[in-house]
Amino acid sequence: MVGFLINSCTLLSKSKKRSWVQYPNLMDKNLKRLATMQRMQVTGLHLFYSKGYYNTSVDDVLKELSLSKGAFYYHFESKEDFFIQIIENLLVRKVYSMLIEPIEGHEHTLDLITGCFEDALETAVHNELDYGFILSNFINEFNGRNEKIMKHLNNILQVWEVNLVSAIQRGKFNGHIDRHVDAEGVAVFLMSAYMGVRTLMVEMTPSARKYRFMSQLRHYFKSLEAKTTMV
Amino acid sequence: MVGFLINSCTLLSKSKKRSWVQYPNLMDKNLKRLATMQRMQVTGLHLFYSKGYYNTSVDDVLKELSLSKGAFYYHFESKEDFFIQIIENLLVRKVYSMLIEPIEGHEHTLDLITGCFEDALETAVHNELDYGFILSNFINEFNGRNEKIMKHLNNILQVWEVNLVSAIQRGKFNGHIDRHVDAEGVAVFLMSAYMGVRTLMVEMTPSARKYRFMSQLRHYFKSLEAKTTMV
DNA sequence: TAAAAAACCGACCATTGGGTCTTTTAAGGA
DNA sequence: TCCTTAAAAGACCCAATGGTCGGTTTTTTA
Repeated sequence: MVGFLINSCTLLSKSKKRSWVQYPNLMDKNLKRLATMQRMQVTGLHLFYSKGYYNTSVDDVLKELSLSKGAFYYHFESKEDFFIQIIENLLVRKVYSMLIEPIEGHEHTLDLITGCFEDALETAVHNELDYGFILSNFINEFNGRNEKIMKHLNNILQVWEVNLVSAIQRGKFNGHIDRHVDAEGVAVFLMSAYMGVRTLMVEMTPSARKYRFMSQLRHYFKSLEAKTTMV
Repeated sequence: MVGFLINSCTLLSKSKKRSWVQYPNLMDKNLKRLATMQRMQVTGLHLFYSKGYYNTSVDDVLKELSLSKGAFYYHFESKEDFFIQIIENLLVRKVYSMLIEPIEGHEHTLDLITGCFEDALETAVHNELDYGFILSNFINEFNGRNEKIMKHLNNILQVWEVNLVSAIQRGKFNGHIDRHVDAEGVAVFLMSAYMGVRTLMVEMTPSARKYRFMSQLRHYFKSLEAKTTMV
């Protein structure tokens, strides 16, 4: 939370081309402004995720925060603009910290990915109200309906894909993964499997499905390991 | 088309507890009634799939058919009822004929599934306007928003799962699949992968992704085959 | 062929939702 | 203290939507 604000402030001061550091009160003002926007975005993301974008009205968000239309349209141009900012400010980071950053290490790649999926799915299992993989939910909702938003969502997908591919290539380089393995193919397969299982898990017995899924994933990973295993 | 009508007639005559065969005109009546309902449902499914349920109004469906509100609410109780009938009459059959029936044979199970996925994905690739796996789209849209509809959708999922499991067990029995393989696990993994790749394919380069996915699927399947392969 | 039933029409209603606009409040700065 | 301006309030607008209802047309039945 604090991290977000600091980060955003930095961005803003850059775009305004003068540093607020010189003006003591400007900081407070920006902080207040950003805090309000942040609150709206956090609530917005939560509601959009749980009820869907088209099924959530701006008033729904406002009601939750006891704010008015005026406040909303003072800070955001439109509902669409609001959502795009949510994507850029919150969704990107969420996906990054959950699925990308954890596999950036230099240890055994397949173990990293396994651990990453394990954690991500465990979070979903324990989340009382789980509505599936947030990114794929939105992709489903906007596909063919809003080109602009789809672009933003696909950017996230691409970043994920690129990182998976390079992680796998790293594994091949390190000798943990068989050098004949098609990194792009594995990445697509992994993304598919993850997105799919998250949808499957929204239903009953998510933890059983998680267990079965993970065990098959490990099985699949074994078949990707370098044959001449040392260590 | 004809198949649907005949089938529906059978169901109706059962529920009304008297056979229309004795009353020559009753058949025509039911046929007309059912034909109209069928037209509405087919159009409805198409629109709901492409624009989403909540984002498609009843009027949208009616406009397409030049029918009126009166006609609609004469045949269906509500929009929700309409959709449930669409699920039961069209969606169930669609999933069945695409994903279940093709793997019911007695040949090499993994080949059957491979071919089935291959065909299903190929259809998606060639479909100019593809919006993803229809079943998982609806699951995403209704999850946490409409318990009643979710039940119907999950029924379909379950049928799919059961059939996959028994197909795999058949494969184990026939000696094509390693007897240590966890059939339930494989089923969950396959369903996940399929649902996920369909979402991934809604974006650019669906055919490349299909190719990569299928090749990894084959790779995975190889690791499930019985070690003592004869033939 | 006339009555009855089925199928359908379309005006109407209440509510909602995105967005606008004018007005009020509150917090610096001089 | 006065003035400016950011922030927020909330009444209002208008199109869309699910659903109702009284009436009209078409088909079936007797």
